[in-house]
Amino acid sequence: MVIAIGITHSANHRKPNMANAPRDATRILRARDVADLLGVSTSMISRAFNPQASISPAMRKRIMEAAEALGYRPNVIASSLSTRRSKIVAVILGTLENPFYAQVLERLSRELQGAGYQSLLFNLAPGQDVDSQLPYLLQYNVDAVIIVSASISSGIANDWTNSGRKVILFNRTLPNMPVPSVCCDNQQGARLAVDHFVATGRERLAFAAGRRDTSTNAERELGFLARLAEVGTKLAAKVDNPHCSFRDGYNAALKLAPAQPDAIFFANDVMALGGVEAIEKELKLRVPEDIAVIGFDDIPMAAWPTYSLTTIHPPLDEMVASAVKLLSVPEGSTEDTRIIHPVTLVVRDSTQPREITG
Amino acid sequence: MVIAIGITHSANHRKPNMANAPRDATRILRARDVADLLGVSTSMISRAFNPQASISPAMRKRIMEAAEALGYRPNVIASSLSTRRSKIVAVILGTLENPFYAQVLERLSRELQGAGYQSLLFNLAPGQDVDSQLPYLLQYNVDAVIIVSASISSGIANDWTNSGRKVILFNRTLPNMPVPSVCCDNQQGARLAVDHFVATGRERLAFAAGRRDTSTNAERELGFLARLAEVGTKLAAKVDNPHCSFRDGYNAALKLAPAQPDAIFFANDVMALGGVEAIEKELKLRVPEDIAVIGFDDIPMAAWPTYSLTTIHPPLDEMVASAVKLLSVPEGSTEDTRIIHPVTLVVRDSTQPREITG
DNA sequence: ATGAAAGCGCTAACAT
DNA sequence: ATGTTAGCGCTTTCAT
Repeated sequence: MVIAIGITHSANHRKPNMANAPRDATRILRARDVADLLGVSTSMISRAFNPQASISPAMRKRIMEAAEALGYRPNVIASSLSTRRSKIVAVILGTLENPFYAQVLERLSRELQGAGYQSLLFNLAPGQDVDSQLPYLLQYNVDAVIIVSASISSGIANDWTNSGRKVILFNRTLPNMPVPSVCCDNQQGARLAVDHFVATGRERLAFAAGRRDTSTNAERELGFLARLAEVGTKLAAKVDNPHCSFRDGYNAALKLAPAQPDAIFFANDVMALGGVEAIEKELKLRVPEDIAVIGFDDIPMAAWPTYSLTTIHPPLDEMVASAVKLLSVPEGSTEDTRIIHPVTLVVRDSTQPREITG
Repeated sequence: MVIAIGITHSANHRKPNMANAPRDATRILRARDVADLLGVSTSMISRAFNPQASISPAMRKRIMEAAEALGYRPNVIASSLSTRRSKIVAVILGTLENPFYAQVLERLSRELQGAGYQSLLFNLAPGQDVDSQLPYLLQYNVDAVIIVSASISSGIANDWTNSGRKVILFNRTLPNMPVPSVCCDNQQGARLAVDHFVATGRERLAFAAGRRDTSTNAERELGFLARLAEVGTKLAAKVDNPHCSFRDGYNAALKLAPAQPDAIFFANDVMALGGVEAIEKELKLRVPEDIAVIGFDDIPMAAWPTYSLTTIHPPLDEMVASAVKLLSVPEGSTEDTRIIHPVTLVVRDSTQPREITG
């Protein structure tokens, strides 16, 4: 229930700018309304809501109770004009088509809300780059920018940090710059995939890569190849893909087929699902009997019985928590703000060992 | 590239509040910076950016060019304090787990950006209701609230409208109140489903309903039953479901099985996919040979070959466009702001006619 | 058409 | 601990 009562301006209140006056008697309360009611100054109202401020507990209690009763809450917009902190975090992301990103956004915005922030969404149209959104962000006094699964140029990263705003990369790193970032251990995930393939009797391992220009994909590829070398196995085949989409995965499987792999590691789950589709429907082969498949992300659908996809599980909740925690790291801090979370292998049917199924 | 140069305050500028002074020489430009540079007043800068304002074309051109060159853009936050219009729209939604909602959010935020708005996300935790978010919204001076696939009490709707803010329901209606809303024609969709089942030789039609308390589901059910009656067919069975999830669909199919339906209409695609899963994996029946299936929403996965789900397609782009258009309907307008978009049937393999497959 | 000045609601330095 | 006051950056009368 909103309480928004009409209050006549007290005598000592300056004549309001009529153009700005609400056209309606029903108004949202201001600090002045509460202050007048209690016979205190507006500063006290402000202090009551600011944990650091020096104010007697009794007064704070009195104010908070009155505020609660009237339904008063400080106007974040006005407050942000003086403090330059808006309690708004810009979240930049591309498409939500990949359920993984949808999950990220959902949990991120929820966690941010828990920490007292709201998320202002900046959706990149296909082909649009993050840098282009910057001028718009600046207009909104956002406290920080969280960039999900997209990259920025280091020049921009610099400009941003200089402008006093925090930039956090989620699921990406900027290799040569100390830009705060939260990732899962992509290399480790790829290594787990190799080891699991080998342990379950696979010999001809292929890799369906994602977008070449993303750090995520580069790391997954690096880990996969490195581990292959360590265990003394050769890469059977590899294909690149422009979009990391279901269709890309589908096509990737078809392109890998001539190399006759008995196991394919896809750079993400959505591609893996497309790959399974192609393997079963178009190549007329069986998963896992003929080709074992591992994905990456552990999206909800990977667990659906139809797919039962073995995949690499990034600890999303912890990653999101890290990202939010990074928001409150003080500016000059020397601690490393490039956080990497370990991943785990989730074994499902798409990698049933040879011995059992064959 | 951000241009944020250090500008020394001109002599006539009052001593700034030191607490608010940037701790860095590199600053974001204010209207004053541009004004001083051009030797005009800040009012003129403001007017240059306001299409309605009276300003000579020459002056506007001069200012806009300078602004462009310097990278100045008006601060939305400061501006919203005077105008009470923030160019921010609150988007309230529950979980993004259902890909349909992810699609809605993506297109909605994109369309809003196109219209000069940004979306401030309010994510409802499970069990949390929209009304509870209101006090938070008020803090942000949002211009409007778009509520996606969730409902509000009519009391709150009233309070909101009275507070001078626009409320728009997306994919829901409030039956007894003229709250602006954008929906697809749920009844028509359900009718199309019945007709298609009948036309393809099905006789025992069942319905897997969604959440009882949503207008969307109520309308789909109403349409389904009404059309069944019109064509003289009886409902074979019906089950309710609490969450509209994949698992709900799975369970629904199992519960409907004893009634031996040869066709099931699911209240949405995600449930339908779960249903297909249960039918094939657990009941060991075939889709569409034994049971035909129709969903609702036309999520991307419905088109994947594994499922190839016949479904009802809501014209999402047009719905989103309608929602954004509603933002600019003037307050006192008498035009009906409850918009309903027609849907279409997308025929895929899950409803292959009996004659062909049987 | 333009400038001066007041004010949006809140915060913080300063004074008591 | 509390009140007073001067801003935050922009918009909008009001006067010219």
